[in-house]
Amino acid sequence: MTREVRVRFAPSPTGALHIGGVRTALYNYLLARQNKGTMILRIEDTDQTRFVQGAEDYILKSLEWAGIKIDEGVGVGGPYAPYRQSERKAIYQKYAQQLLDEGNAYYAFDTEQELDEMRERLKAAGVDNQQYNSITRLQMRNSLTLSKEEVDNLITSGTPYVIRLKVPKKEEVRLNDMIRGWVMVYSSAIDDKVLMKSDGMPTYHLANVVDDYLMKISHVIRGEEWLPSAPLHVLLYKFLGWENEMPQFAHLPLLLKPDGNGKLSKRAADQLGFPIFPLTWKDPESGEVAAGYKESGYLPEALINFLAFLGWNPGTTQEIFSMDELIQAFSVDRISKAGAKFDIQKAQWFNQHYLRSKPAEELAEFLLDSLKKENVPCTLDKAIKIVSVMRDRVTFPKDFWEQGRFFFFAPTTFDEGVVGKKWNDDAVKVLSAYSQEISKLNSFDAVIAKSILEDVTKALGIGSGKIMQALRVSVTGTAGGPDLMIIMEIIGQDEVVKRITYALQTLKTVIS
RNA sequence: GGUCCGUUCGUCUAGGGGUUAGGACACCAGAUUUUCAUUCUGGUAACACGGGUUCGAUUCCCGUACGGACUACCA
Repeated sequence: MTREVRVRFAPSPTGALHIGGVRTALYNYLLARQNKGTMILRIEDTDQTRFVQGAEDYILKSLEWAGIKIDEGVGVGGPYAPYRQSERKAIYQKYAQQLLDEGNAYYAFDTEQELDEMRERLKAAGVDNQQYNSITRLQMRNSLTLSKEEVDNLITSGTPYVIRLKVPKKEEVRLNDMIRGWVMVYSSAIDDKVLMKSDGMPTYHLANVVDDYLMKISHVIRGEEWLPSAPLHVLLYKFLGWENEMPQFAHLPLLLKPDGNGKLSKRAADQLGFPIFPLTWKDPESGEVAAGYKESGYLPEALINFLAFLGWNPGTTQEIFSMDELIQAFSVDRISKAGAKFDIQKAQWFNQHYLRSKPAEELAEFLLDSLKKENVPCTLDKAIKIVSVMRDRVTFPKDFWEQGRFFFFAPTTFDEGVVGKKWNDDAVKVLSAYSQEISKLNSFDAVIAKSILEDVTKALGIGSGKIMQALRVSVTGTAGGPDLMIIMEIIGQDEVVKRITYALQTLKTVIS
């Protein structure tokens, strides 16, 4: 039986979407598109205490920026609406009731304090696992130990209660993960998880299983952190009678910190100076602002390509993939098992690649954007010229401006290394003569600039190579950059003369 | 502690019973470039360990070590 591919990305609106979440969404999306299936966005907001204003909108915007399109779900609607779990309360209650009726779940009235005491007691007795399970539940206050009357009384009197899953004592629970193969766990290792909280909301486990079933999800692709609870979910499918409709599971390897070990965290990213969120995020509580990939100058296609390769590869030597190519090439079998350390240098390499391959007109817009912020006027024509000569030396859009300031402003300081080494009598002689010659010209461009320089150096008997660096530093203030003659052409005749003259005056004192 | 998952260059990874263990990023060197960058060429660098199975294991099996995830009325 081949069933229609329906996958979901199901984040919680508890803050900004983590970069690992973007990769999870991406893999889901790739599988959906490849199989002409459906990509669903479901918001798992069953924990009302952790709800963060604006988080849902942030998730939507992030996915949109990344080029991950949602076919169905929050923001677009669909046949299985609502797609926000907080709006599906009654549905979960119905299935919880079914589990209760069939003896697979029970009411529990234990207070937090009683739970703590139980764990303390077990710990003191040397029990390894202090969990609420087939053994300990017999000592707790629940519908298994209390009489029917007591239970009814407690409920009607408004005593808070939860509904717990009645996990069988000893049973093998198996699951065939698409990435890891068969995983087997004894039910004795699973505790009687809370299914419905005392506020009437379901926990992740119940809501997830119910929704995946009702929304006809075919593949559950999610992070490895869910692997330990997957057997519990299998148990739920079984108890609910949905074993045959159970989706296929694929638990993705985790994204790890670049240095040391452990899950990639915001803290680690902050320390190493790279973003962890797709877009800039301002925490509504603390007001703290965290940088995003977009605002840091990463192109979405570069981020996507980079992320796709963190835990997956096509098995060929091709590394550059557009979204469409990824859709073609993707396969769950080629997802690796081990966690992947996050290497921002590789991300930068992708960014550089994608940036460079854009047409000059598009790159010019980046420059113009920066200039607008600085209130520096510039024509589109000039911007195109500048980005054309700069394109091979930039990694981020902002580099055009940051490394190309001299196209707009005369240098106020001069690279000390160059001045120390190359600013000498010969250089001064050539530059004085050269600026004079240029000032006499009627027309000026790179070719003319070059031939005049050749004439001047020849006349003075000084090799042009010896003074090039001095000329460069006088015009740009820097030691490196694109072809100097073209820079001078863009800057223009008058400005070049002015800059050389200024450098000559300012740096006079260097030669003693 | 318990349960589960994992382990090939510094990093992402390919590979698979006999290979010069391949590629990419990073790094280093050379060439090109008036400079920096680009580009090109080359280089350093890996099968965690111990036992099996086998003529032969990095590859299969079992242990060990190490790492990670989970262990809430969070997801």
